[in-house]
Amino acid sequence: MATSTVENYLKHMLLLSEGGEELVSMGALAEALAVVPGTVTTMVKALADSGHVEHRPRQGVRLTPSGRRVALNVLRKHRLVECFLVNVLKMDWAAVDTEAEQLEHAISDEVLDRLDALLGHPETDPHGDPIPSRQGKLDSQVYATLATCVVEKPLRIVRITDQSAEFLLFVEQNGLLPGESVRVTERNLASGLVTAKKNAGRPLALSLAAAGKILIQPTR
Amino acid sequence: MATSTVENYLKHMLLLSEGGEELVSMGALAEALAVVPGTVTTMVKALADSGHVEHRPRQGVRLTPSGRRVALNVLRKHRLVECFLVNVLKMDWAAVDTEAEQLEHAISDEVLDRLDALLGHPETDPHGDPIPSRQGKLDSQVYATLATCVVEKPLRIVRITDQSAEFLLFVEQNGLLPGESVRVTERNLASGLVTAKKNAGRPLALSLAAAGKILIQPTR
DNA sequence: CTCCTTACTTTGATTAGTCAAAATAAACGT
DNA sequence: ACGTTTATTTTGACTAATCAAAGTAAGGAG
Repeated sequence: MATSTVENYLKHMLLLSEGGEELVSMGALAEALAVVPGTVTTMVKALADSGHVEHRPRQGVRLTPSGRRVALNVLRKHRLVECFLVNVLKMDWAAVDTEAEQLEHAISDEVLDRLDALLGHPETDPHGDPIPSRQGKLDSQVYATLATCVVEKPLRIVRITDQSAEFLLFVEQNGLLPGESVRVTERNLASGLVTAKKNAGRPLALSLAAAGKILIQPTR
Repeated sequence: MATSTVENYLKHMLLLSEGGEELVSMGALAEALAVVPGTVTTMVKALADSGHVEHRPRQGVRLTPSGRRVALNVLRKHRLVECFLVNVLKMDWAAVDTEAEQLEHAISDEVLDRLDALLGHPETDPHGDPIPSRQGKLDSQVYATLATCVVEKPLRIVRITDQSAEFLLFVEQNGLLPGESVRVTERNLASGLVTAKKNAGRPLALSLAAAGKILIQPTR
């Protein structure tokens, strides 16, 4: 059995390569895991020995099929637990990421399956993040964001890619939850400001950086 | 925050002293935790330094109020999680102890409270073990067992004190679950055999050791 | 009272995961 | 091509938790 440290390394590698097959840099991994780079080098070499990753010294690291399998299972646990916490226990969606961080390493595959059934096999978690299937399929569709979409076209919010409590709180308080309809009324590259408007609401200004974390789909 | 190893040491000390205030022996603790005695001595000294236990060298160890508080909280998590797994996820009651062993260290007090509410504030887990209250009250009533009760009087089973999957499976297959009514028809100290009978059932023979793990209450 | 058994403690070593800081390699600008 | 910056790797040390095995204390049995 992989320790929860190992599970975390693999999970973050998966998140940092988001579907693509590119190498993940040691620095990015260190940042994500909140450890110093030297620690990552050491761990990655151990992970390479156990066959979970392929290490290209001084270039980066990539999951092997076996590492990817473990990572997807952890991610599935994380996101299904988030669903459970929000939908069943009615917890605040801004708090559940931290909780799921712990629980993802403690729940068995048996419990996972039953949780999945209880929740009705959801496809995304409360933030819109896709849940890997039991067979390890992960929806890797690339969405536009409020920072990149066409102006004045009707949109539906599908996903929030920043799990920090502050950002999620901001999103919630301005009604930008997944499923909501909006349109971008203005985008000014020079000032770095995006203005969005809900159907019958007042305009809301947000930075390009913030807008880029809100994934959308054109409403057809 | 206490590590999950520390939580386990404290939890097992609580279980081994079962309500009473007696010293727990190093050997018993080592046995319960599946580590060698030397390891226990080392850990107990560390636990004493952090104020969770009082260590009497060569005699034993006892929880301080602070250690007891932590232990009760862990036990509450363990037993509420068992309730959840059996009542909500419909898991096999013989399997949930192992699962809860992991989860008890991963769930936050916030999740604990919501789980408690979801389950309707149960007083015992599926094996009949009492659940400590949020304030740290633990029902320490002493019950008779099938090995000690009076013969031919009607009884109700209240609790099974052996959480091993084999024993629980045996109990389940013979309908000796908490809540069921039985009576002891015969007890033979010489052969070490107890014969029990459910209302409308055939007599069932079990050893004194097994009978002693089934706690009962006279039906008034 | 002495010996023996048994439980407990000590000592030295090991593993997983980490950090600080020094060493190295690659990339980059001039 | 040269020196500088930046990312990565190495080295040595540390903490938590563990074991094996040697040492020690306490409580009987005779």
